[in-house]
Amino acid sequence: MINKEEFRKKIIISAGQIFSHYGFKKTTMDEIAKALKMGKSSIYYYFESKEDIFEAVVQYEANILRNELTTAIKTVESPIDKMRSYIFVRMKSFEKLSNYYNAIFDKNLDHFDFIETIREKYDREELAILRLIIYHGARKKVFNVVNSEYTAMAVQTTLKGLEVPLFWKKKEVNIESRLNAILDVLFYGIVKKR
Amino acid sequence: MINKEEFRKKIIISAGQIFSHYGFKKTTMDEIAKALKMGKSSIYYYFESKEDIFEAVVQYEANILRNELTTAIKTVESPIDKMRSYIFVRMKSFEKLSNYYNAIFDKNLDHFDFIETIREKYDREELAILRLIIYHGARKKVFNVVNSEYTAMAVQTTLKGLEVPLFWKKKEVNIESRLNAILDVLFYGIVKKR
DNA sequence: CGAATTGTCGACCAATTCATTCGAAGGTAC
DNA sequence: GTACCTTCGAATGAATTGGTCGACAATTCG
Repeated sequence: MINKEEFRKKIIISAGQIFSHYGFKKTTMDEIAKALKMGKSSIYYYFESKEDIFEAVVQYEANILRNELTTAIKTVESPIDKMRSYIFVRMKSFEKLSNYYNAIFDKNLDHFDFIETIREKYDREELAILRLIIYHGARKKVFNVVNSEYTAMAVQTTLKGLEVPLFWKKKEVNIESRLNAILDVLFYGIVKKR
Repeated sequence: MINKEEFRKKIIISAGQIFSHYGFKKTTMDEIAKALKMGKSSIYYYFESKEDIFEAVVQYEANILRNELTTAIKTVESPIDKMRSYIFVRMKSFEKLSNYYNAIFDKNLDHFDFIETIREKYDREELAILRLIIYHGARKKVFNVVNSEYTAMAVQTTLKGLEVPLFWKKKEVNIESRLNAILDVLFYGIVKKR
């Protein structure tokens, strides 16, 4: 391979697919290696450990999510659409990521504090985005809020609260329709009556 | 529990969901037990072994598939629709079952000869159904076949051949559209020109 | 050329995991 | 009380698996 970084990326993408399906614990180094048509030991030339790969994967996916989110709110106009679009993309992405959580919520929380770091940073960014959307919505008299900062925090709290019931038992109804219903409720409470 | 058989069924359904997601090997007895809110050892009161559960699950799913298939061809009229409907349901169901295969194609073929038994029986049934659909299609001058027996075998062979490429790397395009394209090709070769 | 560097791999190891066993015990019917 | 059904925690022995190490090709460099 010409470029080492490039191959690391290959590993990240490949491992990411396996992680997202089986979770951290159930994914074996052998599988990751096999998927890349390599010997297991060769992986250790590029990464220090399984956790190391996992961290890189989460980091990588977090970046992708960030991009998807910013484009999601850019491609629509109205505040309602922005909000709906943002939440939709966010929740859909979390569906994919839920298997990571699956592995994390298990026992091994000790070693995965890097997740917390990412999460905190991401939370701050999310709050800023929400605040902006809500602020513009209020300006345009579409949202009925007094303090966009507090409302943004409220919405974020709701979103985080939604993650658990939405993904912990994703059987019966599909996420999309449930999410839509929830969004309607949210907007009924937040959109200016007329 | 009042009825032991009833609880066995509960286990089968619950375990089936886990098997279909993680495959045989990656599914642990603990998970199956936890999903049923039981101690791991309690499962052994109802089943002899993990393989035993797996066998029951496959048997159970095979029955469901059989029912879905027969209703699929009953609910439409024209031979083309019957054929399309049959193949669709068949392939969609195999998508769910592909994770079982995933586990089976690994190494442990030795112990799973009961799969072969089911498969053989199922193959015979399938051939009969296909033969019937094709025969009626030929009668109605919709299909252009001389010997429905041989054509049925040809279609079945095609279907079996399709299983591998269709599920071994199910990334990019979704199954449905690919399957539709393949079906169109199949019908172009089989439907009477006019 | 020869030597240093890069990349790959098989064999091995220690720790863990997991299927399975077993005996105890809670519950219920009689 | 006893006999049965059901559940479970603890123990175990075998298998799995993350990670290491030295050997080895292949490539680069002088």
